Amino acid sequence: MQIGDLSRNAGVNVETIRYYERAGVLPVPARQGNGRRIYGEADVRRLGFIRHARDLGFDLQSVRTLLALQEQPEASCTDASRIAQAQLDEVERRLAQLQSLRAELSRMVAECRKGVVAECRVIEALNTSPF
Amino acid sequence: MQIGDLSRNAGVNVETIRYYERAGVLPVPARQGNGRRIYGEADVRRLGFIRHARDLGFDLQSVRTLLALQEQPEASCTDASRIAQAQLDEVERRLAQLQSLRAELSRMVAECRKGVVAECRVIEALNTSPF
DNA sequence: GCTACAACCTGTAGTCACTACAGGAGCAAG
DNA sequence: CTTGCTCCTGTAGTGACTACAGGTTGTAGC
Repeated sequence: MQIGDLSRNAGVNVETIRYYERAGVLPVPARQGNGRRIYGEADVRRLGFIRHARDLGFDLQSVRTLLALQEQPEASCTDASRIAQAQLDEVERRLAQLQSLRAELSRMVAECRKGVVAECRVIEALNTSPF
Repeated sequence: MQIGDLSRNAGVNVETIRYYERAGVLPVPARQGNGRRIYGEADVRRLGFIRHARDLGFDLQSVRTLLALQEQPEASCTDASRIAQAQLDEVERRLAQLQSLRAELSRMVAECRKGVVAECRVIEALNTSPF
């Protein structure tokens, strides 16, 4: 499998695959005689793992740790659990923040009478300290 | 007022103030004889406006537009309203996404029995396609 | 006047996770 | 043999900052 096939199979951009190699989350692959990268099924699975973790908001450092853990099936999964819990905490923090943003934004939009800027609640709200 | 005072009054990093000047969201200030920037109360208010908008998730391009609008009190505020509505849509999109992330993460964490990696639901969940 | 030391200046580079491009090589089909 | 696709490396760009290096200026204490 060359990089284009891996890209299609895993649904990940070719440039991103090369980036992941540089970033050390994908192993350096073997090369064909012409210098082209060769991949196997394991790489498709690994990319799936990476994309799923990234979609859940884990950064590449966490992905590296999770991948390393995955390769030690007999190790304790305390680390994996801790990383996931930290991510969950972060997601809940962002959720709370976004909910208050939504409240403020929808108030701003609802109160705008589409008149002139001088009376616009959107602009006025931005001029008001959030504290 | 020099840049350090503005920084303290507005609660914005000195480096960020200079960055905002380069980015064109803060006007180029007058200088003292020694080359230091001079600011006034209007700059404190403008920085407050910028920070509030940034905290609501508006990008600097939107902030530039909102600031330009703010300075034309007799213009129609349709643009301001449209920008705020777009931002509200974006916030709701991100909220929905984060809520499904939270669901998946909390399932992962809840099902982890803190045993070995081979049986870890966190790792297993990441190995499972989200589709 | 001398010596610290803080605050300021400019300009550049680093961050994160990609994305995009330039400029070139290799390969297959028509 | 030409067209067009895929691949290669290396570099630069994105957004919104943040962090430095290396220099000047201002102020306070002695």
